[in-house]
Amino acid sequence: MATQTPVRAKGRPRSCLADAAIATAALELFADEGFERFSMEAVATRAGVSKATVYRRFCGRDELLAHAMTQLGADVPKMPELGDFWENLTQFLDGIRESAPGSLKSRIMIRVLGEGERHPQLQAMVTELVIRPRQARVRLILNSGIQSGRLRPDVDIEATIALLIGPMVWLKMLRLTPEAGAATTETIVEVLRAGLVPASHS
Amino acid sequence: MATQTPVRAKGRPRSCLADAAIATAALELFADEGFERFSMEAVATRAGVSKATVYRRFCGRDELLAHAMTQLGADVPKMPELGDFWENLTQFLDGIRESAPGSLKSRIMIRVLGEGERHPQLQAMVTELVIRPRQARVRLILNSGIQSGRLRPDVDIEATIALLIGPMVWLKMLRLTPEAGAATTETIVEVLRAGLVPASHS
DNA sequence: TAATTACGATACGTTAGCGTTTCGCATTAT
DNA sequence: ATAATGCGAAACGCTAACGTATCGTAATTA
Repeated sequence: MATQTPVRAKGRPRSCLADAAIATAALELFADEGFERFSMEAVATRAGVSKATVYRRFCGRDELLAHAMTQLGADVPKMPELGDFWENLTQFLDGIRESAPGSLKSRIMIRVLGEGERHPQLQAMVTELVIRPRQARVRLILNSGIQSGRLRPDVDIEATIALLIGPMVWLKMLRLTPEAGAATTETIVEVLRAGLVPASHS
Repeated sequence: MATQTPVRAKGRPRSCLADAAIATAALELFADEGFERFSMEAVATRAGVSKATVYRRFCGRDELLAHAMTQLGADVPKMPELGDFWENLTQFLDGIRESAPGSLKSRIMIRVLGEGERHPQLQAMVTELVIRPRQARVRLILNSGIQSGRLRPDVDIEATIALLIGPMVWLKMLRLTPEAGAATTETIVEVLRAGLVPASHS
């Protein structure tokens, strides 16, 4: 190997600012406008670069979209591991519920779900990058809860995962009517923890 | 009043077959193709009628779409009222989870949610017609459960609603990976009923 | 029968977005 | 300096869909 950068192109190097601008513009555009309005031209305009700059990097919209989606998997909510089991669970779920109800990732997820039947490989990619890691993380947390005796060992894991993630997704969608999504993550975990049957029946 | 039909047009009456064909075509098209591809022309083609026939009934795509959405609220899952409280609840939730995971209403709901920020009045309409009636129905069921003593009277109603509806929506979305949505409605209700804490801690 | 309206088919001009290409200038290696 | 590549700007032709209008035929009332 002759140089530190094995293959160093001769001409003017590509602007890494343009790289970043295109990547973020692609994600935001898809979240804001949806699959249909996602086009090379729209991405270029939003990124503040020329169309030629985009086409030099990606052959077409599918390639660009796929590249943008790979940036979604980065930040899986981390596992706290210290503190009470229930606190950890609540904290993790809050991480899924995430910032504003209309966060970038949330909006992208909804778009993908809507377009899923028409573009199964896009859906598969997002499933693999976003949904699966979070499912696995919940599974880990639940298993640790069982081992530490905080959780019923005979509980149905898959059903519990649905009971934990489902409401988060649902409440995220209920940005519709603000007062309807008033239920906090804490109260949800608390209800699920104690169950629905009266204490006298236990 | 002169006649039984107060205003009887003179010429050829409008075909009620065309009415129905347009209405169903509009719903299916929106579910299949999404908001962007929803157009007067596409609806006419799918309905098997000419564009003129559609334009004679609706001024534009917004009017047509709004009319189509009003047909969604019709069949709220009925309240069984006979049988065990938990059986009723399970049955009702199965009704929400609904037939095939890709039912017409499900797909429309996802589309609306995705396009919600861009078209808030469409979202508001569907919220009013589909979501709210089901929320209210769950509320009724839960209150009846409290009155009959099957349900903890101090339970947080809003959190419980999220815990019931959320997983149904979530599992509906998990048509992605068939094995992942294996959790049945029964097991979900069972877990929620008994709670997550070990019996020894209750 | 005459008048009136609905229907299917089709054609029209307009608009918007697409992917592509070209141009002059900027930036880098040799 | 020279060659090579990236960049923004702009123009290209193409396609698809839009809303509208026209036509002959069908159905209904007066």
